Amino acid sequence: MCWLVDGNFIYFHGMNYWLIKSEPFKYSWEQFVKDGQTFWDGVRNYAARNHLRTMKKGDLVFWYHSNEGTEIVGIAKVIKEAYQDPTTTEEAWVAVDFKPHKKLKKPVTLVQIKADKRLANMALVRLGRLSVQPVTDAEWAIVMEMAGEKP
DNA sequence: GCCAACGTTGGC
DNA sequence: GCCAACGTTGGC
Repeated sequence: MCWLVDGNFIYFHGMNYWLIKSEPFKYSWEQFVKDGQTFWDGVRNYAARNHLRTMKKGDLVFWYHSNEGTEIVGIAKVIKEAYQDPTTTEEAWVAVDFKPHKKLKKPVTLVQIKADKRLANMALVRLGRLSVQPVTDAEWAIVMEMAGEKP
């Protein structure tokens, strides 16, 4: 999120960035592309849930393969904001819908991310177990650069 | 398959 | 409200 202050004007700019983890052997990027869209459900962790709730339509989300691959492979886009998780009747939990936005030219590995001092504070490094996490504008730009993507 | 990190649960 | 025990995630 970014608030721009310009003279007498304060206006809201742009979108939030996120990262979600998917175990490719359960649900891979390739399968996601094949499906055309997916709903992200089954999250049972409050921190992750709070991030899902904050997501807005149009936000971009790094798709990270955990366990196997351990790399960011693509970008998803939020197409439906948080709603009751259909896999439970407990009201605490939500689901969010994504569609594939684009595959990264070059996947960015966890090893590369850990090796870059500028990314030392990234949640992916600091909070290893968090499955839905925010990505700052700066972190997003650095990862995109590593992926060989134009800003 | 091991284990560190961390979230959750439950006894007190 | 503390903290030990336990379960889960995820890197290696």
